Amino acid sequence: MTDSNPNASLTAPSIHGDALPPVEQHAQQYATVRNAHETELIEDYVELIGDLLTHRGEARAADIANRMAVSQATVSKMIRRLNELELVTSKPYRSLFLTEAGQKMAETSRARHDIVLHFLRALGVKDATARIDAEGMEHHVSDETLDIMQRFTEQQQKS
Amino acid sequence: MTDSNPNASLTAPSIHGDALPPVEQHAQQYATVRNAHETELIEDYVELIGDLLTHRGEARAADIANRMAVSQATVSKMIRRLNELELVTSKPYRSLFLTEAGQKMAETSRARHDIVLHFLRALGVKDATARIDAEGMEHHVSDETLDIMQRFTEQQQKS
DNA sequence: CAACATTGTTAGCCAAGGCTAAACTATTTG
DNA sequence: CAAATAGTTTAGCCTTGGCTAACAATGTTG
Ligand SMILES: [Mn+2]
Ligand SMILES: [Mn+2]
Ligand SMILES: [Mn+2]
Ligand SMILES: [Mn+2]
Repeated sequence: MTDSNPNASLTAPSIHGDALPPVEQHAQQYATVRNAHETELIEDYVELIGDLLTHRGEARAADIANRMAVSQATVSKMIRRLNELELVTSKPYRSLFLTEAGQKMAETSRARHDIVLHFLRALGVKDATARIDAEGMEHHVSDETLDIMQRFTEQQQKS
Repeated sequence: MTDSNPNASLTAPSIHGDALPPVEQHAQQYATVRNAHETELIEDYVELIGDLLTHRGEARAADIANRMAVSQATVSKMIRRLNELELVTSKPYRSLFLTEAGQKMAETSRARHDIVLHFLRALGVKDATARIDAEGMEHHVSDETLDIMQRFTEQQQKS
């Protein structure tokens, strides 16, 4: 280990900005992000399929491809994966449907997404920007922060 | 195109929550996220190397591996890439250094990271949670939102 | 200074998430 | 109902970002 004094950051005063966090904590930050990246795309697909079913009555691969701006081949491959994960059911050339697990994930993701989006709007971010930011941020917001965002939004609406 | 009426969301009233955004806008959301994912790891590496240089005087591959909780082989491969991108200079078995471009990226990333972190703390999020959330969120926050976050934090500090 | 410990590199593997091209199925329409 | 159009799948390719195992270089210490 090169980093011979892992807690130097806690003791060494410095002319620079914030000190480095302890190694273990720092590692946890990156590990959590890597973890989020593993599930993020899946959540977006499931959430979108749920939205299409709710608002359109069916979820076709072509819609997903259009809405994600991705090729149909990419969607087709992903659907196979969602199938293996038992999040969706699909018959060839037919609309997709969500399994129980898929519906649960869709609801959770949608709720989280909405809290982040409404929070950003409450903060004063323009709608188009808020939507773009929320699409990425949603996967990196802890439950603790989510709670605070929700309370902030409610507070804002009362005034 | 299956989605025969792409703007239905603007007109169709619904018992459900928020309607689907128009296809083009929706596609833009996902595309922006995919874009952020391409640069995010690189930014984290460059930012960390800058921090190690600032706070430790040198940036060794082993430190990076420890702080990112990743194998040394992974770091070694990434350094080759950073080299090709002319963000760092490196001699085998010696500390890394940032090029001009690398320093610029490190500063920008660090500033952005700090704004998000300080904003989360100002919101009332616990430090450890704020650090984890900021590590992921920072890559998905627009300049517009960043400005608003910064002003919010300053406001908070005055009271 | 030889041995050992630490650090860095390389080779080879894998999964995820993109792409294009080609083939196949379903639907619409002349 | 045949042909054209739209939608779906498959095959094969690529890059990114992980990993382990083996080896090489450097640094430390008895
Ligand atoms: Mn989402
Ligand atoms: Mn998303
Ligand atoms: Mn960062
Ligand atoms: Mn980060």
